[in-house]
Amino acid sequence: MMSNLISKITDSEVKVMRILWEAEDELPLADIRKILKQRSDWETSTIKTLLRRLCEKSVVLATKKEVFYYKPLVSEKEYSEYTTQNLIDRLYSGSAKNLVASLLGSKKLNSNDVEELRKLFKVGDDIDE
Amino acid sequence: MMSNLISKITDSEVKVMRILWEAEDELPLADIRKILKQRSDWETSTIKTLLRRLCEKSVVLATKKEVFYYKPLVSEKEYSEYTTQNLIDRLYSGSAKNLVASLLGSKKLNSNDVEELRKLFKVGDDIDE
DNA sequence: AAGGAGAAGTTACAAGTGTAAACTACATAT
DNA sequence: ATATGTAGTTTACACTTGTAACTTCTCCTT
Repeated sequence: MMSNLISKITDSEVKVMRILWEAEDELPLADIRKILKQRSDWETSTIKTLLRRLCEKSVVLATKKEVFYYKPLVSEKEYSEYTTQNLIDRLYSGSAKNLVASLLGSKKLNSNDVEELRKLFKVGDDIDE
Repeated sequence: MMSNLISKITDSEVKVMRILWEAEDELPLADIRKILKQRSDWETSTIKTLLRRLCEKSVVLATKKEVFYYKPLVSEKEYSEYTTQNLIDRLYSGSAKNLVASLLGSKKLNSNDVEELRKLFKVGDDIDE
């Protein structure tokens, strides 16, 4: 669910989403601006344009109080999982296993990783069986 | 190496790259056109535009013979690995282990996958140590 | 010779994206 | 009452991407 919307979040827009994801609660423009000023050199108008587009795409909700408050309608987890599945479909024939095998092949997982994951695998197995 | 170039290959362009990746040798437009006609409803001019852009980005080389022959300068493996690393950097704090852990969490790896990967892990370990 | 087909090169054009200014309205400080 | 700052709204503008037509040249066919 939400899939079609998620896919349309652009790179610049993701930077704004990160702020919203990090916050426990909805944020007013002023706060977003303050945080973003440290991570980018965007003008305020740019930030407002991005928020507007995110609202148009229905991935952020703006609620009017004394001032508008912005809240994500798509969680970081949903976004990450959707994007990852998308990569798996496009580059690994839809198989997560293929992806992991490739990570092993290209040494992006080292012995320590493997050891830790092995434990996780065990837990996964327990639940599955 | 090539990183900056790879990142700029667009979705439509990738479809053309796939043809070139599948071929063992460089291909003339006619062949590319023939294969692509079965997978898309692109006009010939569209295919030519995409090939031109790929050449401009230096990810494809066109060699003049009786007619131009096209050859990829970036392999599918390079492309997949670059794109995957990019995802890992953007969504998993640069840690492939995080990505795999997330796949486990979202049940995108099942018991069978785990079993097969466990064997691969073993091989990886043997090489590493 | 005339006409058609495909190759190469040039131009087009709408939608999306990154980035931002301009304008309007209101509140707060002087 | 006036100037300044900030929120909200509208408009801009270049670049990229998806998709394709138009033009020119050459070769092959009738």
